[in-house]
Amino acid sequence: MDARPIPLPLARAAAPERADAVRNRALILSAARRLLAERGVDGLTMDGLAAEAGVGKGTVFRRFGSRNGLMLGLMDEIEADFQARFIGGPPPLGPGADPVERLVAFGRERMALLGVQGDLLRAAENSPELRYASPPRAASAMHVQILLNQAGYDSDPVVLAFTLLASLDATLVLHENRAENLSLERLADGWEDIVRRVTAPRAS
Amino acid sequence: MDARPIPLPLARAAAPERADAVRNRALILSAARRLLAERGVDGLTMDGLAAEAGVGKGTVFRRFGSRNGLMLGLMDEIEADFQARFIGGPPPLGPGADPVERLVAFGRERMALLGVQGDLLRAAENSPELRYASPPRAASAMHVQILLNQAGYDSDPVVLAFTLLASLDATLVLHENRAENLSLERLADGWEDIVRRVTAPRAS
DNA sequence: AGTCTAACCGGACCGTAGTCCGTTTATTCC
DNA sequence: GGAATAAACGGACTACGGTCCGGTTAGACT
Repeated sequence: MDARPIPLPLARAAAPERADAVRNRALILSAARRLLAERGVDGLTMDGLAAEAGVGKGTVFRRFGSRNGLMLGLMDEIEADFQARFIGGPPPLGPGADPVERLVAFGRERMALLGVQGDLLRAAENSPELRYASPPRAASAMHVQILLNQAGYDSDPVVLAFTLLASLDATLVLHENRAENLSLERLADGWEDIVRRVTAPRAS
Repeated sequence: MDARPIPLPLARAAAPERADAVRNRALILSAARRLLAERGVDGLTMDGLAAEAGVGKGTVFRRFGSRNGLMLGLMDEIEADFQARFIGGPPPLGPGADPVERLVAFGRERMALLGVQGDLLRAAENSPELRYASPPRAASAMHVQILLNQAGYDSDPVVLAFTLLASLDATLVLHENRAENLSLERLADGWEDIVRRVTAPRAS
């Protein structure tokens, strides 16, 4: 099988950007963080952002493509940190622990992250198109698939990984938590239960 | 108190509507179906719809609340049919079969439905708010919870039902199917595998 | 039938996401 | 340093979802 290392997203590398482009990206991101802090996710408009950053609206769209793209840009740091933790951090999230324990930890940590950064993560997930196509998501999917394999799950890790990740969607978790009044602890316990059952040796 | 009925789909109950309101609702729905057929989901704009139906834009919004509400209205018939089948139709989807078999059939049938009506169902799911609040979804969640209970699942049926339903989201399934090239059969097999594992008697 | 009232209607209006294209500027090559 | 060029810039413009409110009409009551 393909044991190649995970195709690290984060790929900021390649494309040589002009100095002004780099500067404006930074200006826009910091302006966005400022606006988010003081006006909330819904209070962030692309016009307002352009004004706050002191650039033209076209520049904002050139750099980030869309409002969702911007949100993904804002999440980049958060996701990169999370990714670093499950790829190379300390166990049980990082390598060294039993794969099932790592899966359990993965879900628990994700829930905890959603508890803190949920609104932003949800805002970044809203576009149906970009939702499943983002590099952090691909990395998570790959990670979960690998752990499932290591745990001896022998049916269809690709499909199961999608299902498991779907239960960690920011939109879903926030709905369960806020509208259905399910605590994050309960959701995390549910995750653990599912993971253990699914990876348990077959009875038959 | 404003007791005005927010036009929730399926709410066919109480509220006596004026004859003109009823007529316009029908006009709008049929115009919407016409436009969907000839221009696709994205080609359906609220202005265009109002024009096609021969009513004012305000009327469209008064009747359906939002673009998503309209989509839910369009789906109403489809969902009601599906619901009737899993509540009272022939087994294995309907009552009479083993609960696990019914769960398996539920997922398979849903996948099949998505294969046919996927675009419309996805359009109706797009609003983060309405997404999980719609009556058809609540009915599905309840149904799955009950079946899980009957199958002897003793941990947390509420949470597990959310997870399982999440894997049947139109947006997710269409992505898996189209962007990831996973056939609906494979997804359905994955569903079956997960359901069987999760409801299997505990090993320990 | 006539009157009254609440509900309904319609389209002008608003805010926002996203596009377009003429202008400006960083970078490269002499 | 200066010219050439490709990229970046910016703000006017468009399209769409959603709101608002003055005018209209269905239905009830007499």
